[in-house]
Amino acid sequence: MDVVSPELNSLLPDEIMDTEAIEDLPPSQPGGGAVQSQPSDDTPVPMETDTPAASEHLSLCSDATSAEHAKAPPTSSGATLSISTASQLPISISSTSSLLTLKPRLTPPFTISAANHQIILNKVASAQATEAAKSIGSQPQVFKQEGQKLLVTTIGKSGQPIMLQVAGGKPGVSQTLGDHKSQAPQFKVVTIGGRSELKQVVGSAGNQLTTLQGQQLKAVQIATKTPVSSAAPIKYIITKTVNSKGLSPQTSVSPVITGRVLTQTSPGIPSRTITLSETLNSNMQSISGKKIAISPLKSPSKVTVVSVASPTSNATQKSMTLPVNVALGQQILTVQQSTSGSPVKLATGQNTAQNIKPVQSVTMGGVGGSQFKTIIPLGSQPNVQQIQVPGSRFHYVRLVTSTTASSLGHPSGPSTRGPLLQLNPVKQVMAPKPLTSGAVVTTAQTQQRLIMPATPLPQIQPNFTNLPPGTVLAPAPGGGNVGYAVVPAQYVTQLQQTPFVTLASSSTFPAPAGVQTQARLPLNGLSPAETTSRPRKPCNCTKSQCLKLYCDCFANGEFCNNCNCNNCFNNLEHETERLKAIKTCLDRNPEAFKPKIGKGKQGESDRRHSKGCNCKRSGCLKNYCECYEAKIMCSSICKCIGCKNFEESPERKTLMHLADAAEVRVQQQTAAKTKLSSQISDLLMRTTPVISSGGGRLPYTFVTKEVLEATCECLLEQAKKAEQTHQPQVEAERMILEEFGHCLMRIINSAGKAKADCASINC
DNA sequence: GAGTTTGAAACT
DNA sequence: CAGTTTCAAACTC
Repeated sequence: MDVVSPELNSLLPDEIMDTEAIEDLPPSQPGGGAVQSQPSDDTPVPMETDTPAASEHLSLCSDATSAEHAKAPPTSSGATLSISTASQLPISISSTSSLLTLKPRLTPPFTISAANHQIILNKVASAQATEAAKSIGSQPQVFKQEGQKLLVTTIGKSGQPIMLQVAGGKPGVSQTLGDHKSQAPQFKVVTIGGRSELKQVVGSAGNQLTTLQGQQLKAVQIATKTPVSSAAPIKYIITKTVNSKGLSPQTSVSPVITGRVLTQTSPGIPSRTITLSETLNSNMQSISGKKIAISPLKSPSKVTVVSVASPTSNATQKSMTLPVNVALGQQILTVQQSTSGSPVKLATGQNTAQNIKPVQSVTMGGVGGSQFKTIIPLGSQPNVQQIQVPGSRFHYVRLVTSTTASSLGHPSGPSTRGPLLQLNPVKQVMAPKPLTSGAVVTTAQTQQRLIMPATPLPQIQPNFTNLPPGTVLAPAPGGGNVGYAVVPAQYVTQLQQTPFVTLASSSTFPAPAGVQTQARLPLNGLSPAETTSRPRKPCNCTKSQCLKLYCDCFANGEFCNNCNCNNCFNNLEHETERLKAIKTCLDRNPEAFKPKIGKGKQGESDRRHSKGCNCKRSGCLKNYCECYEAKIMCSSICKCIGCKNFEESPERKTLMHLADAAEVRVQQQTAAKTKLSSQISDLLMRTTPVISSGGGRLPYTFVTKEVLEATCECLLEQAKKAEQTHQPQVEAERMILEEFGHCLMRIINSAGKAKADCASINC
């Protein structure tokens, strides 16, 4: 079973699934005191469906003798890395955006296999790793995570690192993370969104193991293009980095694994492996003697940790220990799924897990470092999983009522949606938490699953980006109560202002200062900044119930808010009708909710109407025309009659000139009035003492040089206005005199007010 | 603010 | 696909 099916990656919007970053990985840099993997060749980076040609093994041991391990027989063309350490600390893998760092704190044998951009944590399958562990005087510690896959996903913009910390059980207890032949535990770190910044490859050049001794920190970056040959049951699949800022390998916190979206390694596919020796961390709360800590330290990004069971593995209770040192602004969703319905337990690092509302959020993205707090309550629909995608104004939510793990273990059943990324019934939601805080993990012991469709959704749209807000799919046949709900980000903000949200937010997790900045897709060709800076007009629908595309709110994928509509159904209270309407619209036009203004063909304007207008009487020079309204010219696909909205159109030029002139006039008048007001106020402030002392100045006393200048500017502006509008001289004079009168009135009123204020003060 | 015009959306 | 109707925004007075 794939940890994350290829369909899942393909399904995710481009904004959050940047697969190019893999290929952007430069060749590794040899030397440098850090472990380096074999520089990748020009071979395209294999994706999930690709098959590497060779394998690369990296072993991280805790002893200098691990150099022998480093000399372990590498695969035909694989590079083997070894990082050893003598400390008995949890396995910590850290990385900046450009550096995958394996902190040498691992004593038990531990294998990380990285294949196809995957770092696979394996039990030490090789004797070298065991020997290396013995050489440091510690018993081999092996994780045993059969039947589980850990998926760590951070979705966001570039530069946000993933902090992954793997802690073993009690010291002296061997744990097996997996086996090359058992398709058991798989850990996948997926960073969605942004570009991978894995550029520097630190590892042993020439397919050699490198032992790092005496170093507090080891840096390893897997060459993504190096062929390998090993199927790794346990995989740390590292995807592109979300954010590289603020993360230093020298930090005392857990190291980080950063990478990019990696593809599932098929059985038999060569893979690079890293063998780690690790010591179990007794400080970690464990279940079944297995602990996994994932710590996105100092990363503004949000990390989703998903443990997905392998269908072929035995079902065992697993535990995940999440570190409490989650940086502010981070959000972690940890979901673990076991096979065959075996329960999964999650434990917080301080045994203070709290049950929270059955809400779960997956945050994708971190635009500009801004963080989203997307824990939202959906009172009417408690089983809501929220995903906020950067660049999209929608929150994709799928509602899942958990039945049995076995049913979820067969996502390819009758459902037409195909494989799903499924989360186990036990959810763990972590809100942003300061590093110094205590327990931060809140566990919702509800039978809920976050399911992300791994395949296109033929019922609605083949792509998330096409999903309209509020989309809910009918439950898959035999799949239980499964559905989708896509909630506009705007509405999430509204929800976050509700008492319910306050309750959820006031739990263990302090809400970030800035709750949320909505990321939106370009709306009608406008940049998000443009769309956000300009408040949406309230609709006035009366007959459409705001459930047809006549309604701009509905068409833009937003709930009506502060509108003037009547009988509005475009809200959560009428979610059923709304979803039905959405489906109807999509049935009629699959791209109904896509922006109408998009990029045109090459050579044409950057922005053009996707369908073109059909104007007949407006000449495409009024806002009736969608092209003109969007401030773009009509294109060849328009079917308008008598179009005057083209580049050389004199009417258009005149119109644009007039519009510009009017805008300039407005700006000038506004500036002049503002200046006059400020000057008057300033004068009043300066003359107040005189008034207070003198006991009464006449208003003309306030006509100072500054006031005169400002008044003259206003009069000149009025004269210009009269001239531009071709007013006759008499009318122009009248306008100027009127303006002069206004100025005088302002002066007099201000003076009188100042005098009155002064008198009141004196009293 | 009421009425008219306009063109997209919806419908047939 | 074309013609018609419905609808809400844009526009005019």
